[in-house]
Amino acid sequence: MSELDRLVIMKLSNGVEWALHSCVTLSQSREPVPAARLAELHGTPPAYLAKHLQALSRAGIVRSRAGQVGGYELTRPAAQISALEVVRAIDGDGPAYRCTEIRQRGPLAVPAERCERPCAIARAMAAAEDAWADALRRVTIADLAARIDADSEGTAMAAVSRWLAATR
Amino acid sequence: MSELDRLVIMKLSNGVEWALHSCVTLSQSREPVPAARLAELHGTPPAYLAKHLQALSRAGIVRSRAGQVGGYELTRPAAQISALEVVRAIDGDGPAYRCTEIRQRGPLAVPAERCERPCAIARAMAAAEDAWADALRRVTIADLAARIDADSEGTAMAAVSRWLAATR
DNA sequence: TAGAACTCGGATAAAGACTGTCCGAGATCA
DNA sequence: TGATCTCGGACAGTCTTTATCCGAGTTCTA
Repeated sequence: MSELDRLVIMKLSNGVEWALHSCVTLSQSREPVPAARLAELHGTPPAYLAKHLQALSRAGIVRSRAGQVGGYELTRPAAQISALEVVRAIDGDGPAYRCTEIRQRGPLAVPAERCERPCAIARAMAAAEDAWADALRRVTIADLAARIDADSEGTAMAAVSRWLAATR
Repeated sequence: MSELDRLVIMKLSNGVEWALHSCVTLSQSREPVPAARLAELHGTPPAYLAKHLQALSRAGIVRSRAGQVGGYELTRPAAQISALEVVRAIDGDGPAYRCTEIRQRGPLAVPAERCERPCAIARAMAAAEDAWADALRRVTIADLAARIDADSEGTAMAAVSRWLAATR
């Protein structure tokens, strides 16, 4: 691992990237897509990607179908799925900053009855995370698909649809 | 570990909380405060807190003084130190989301020469992190100290100053 | 000026999380 | 009814985080 990567500590699971790309891909298919197909398209370990897709399934973002024509498909239109939902499904929906209430410890401990409100530090950290969540809440899978398509001058999504149809 | 903590994945190092509280405490002292004293006040493991204080020292937020009257002190007025600086010093200054360029892999790989711009997904994630950072950049250590003092009806910071002076 | 005590700093182990993989249960189609 | 394909949860390896210790340097005191 490079020295530059070492500086990255508040890290999101790598699976977040795979899950977002998978959702964009699924938005281009009307039929279920097997996990192995998604893994091949994205160049990721098949079994590990399947694990993350299971998390999306538990979160109600995708639906799984078993059997010969099975696979994963979105449960809702892509315009109704926010990036925040996907990130939280993979990476957990709890706050990144956890206040352990150290103000209630030590020689100057504050009595519990005066700690109804969260600590001022916890409030500031929570406000920052709210800003982060709001930014992701405003972006939908449909938005991401449209932007990726625009970056490729309108060829990327069509190519995905073709590939999915051709390899089934 | 409780089941609730398991849902928290995009986590910040626990030391972020200690570092922020330590900076607030240091803002109330004109003389250096030893790491062991800070650990006692906050009820944290002394050796581990010292490790985080070293990170603050490397980041130029605090200055260390060795010897009998040594300890840590802020290098600047608390109003000139943002919460973001402290968080980045402890938790790393890199982005939480790392794009591994999976668009350049697989059967539909995009040629490298057409990937000058970051992926649309990476752009969305970066925008969210910028919003998070901006929120923390606007809060200074002096702001946090003032809010904590207000929460205690103006008694907390005075108590800290008294305790620091009495135990030296 | 020499000694002693106190401080920081980096190097050193243990625990937990993420990464990666496998095989069994269930469902669909022929 | 059988065979094939799929998902789903259970099973190790590696890495980061947590926690701790002792040595190097500095300051005060005698």
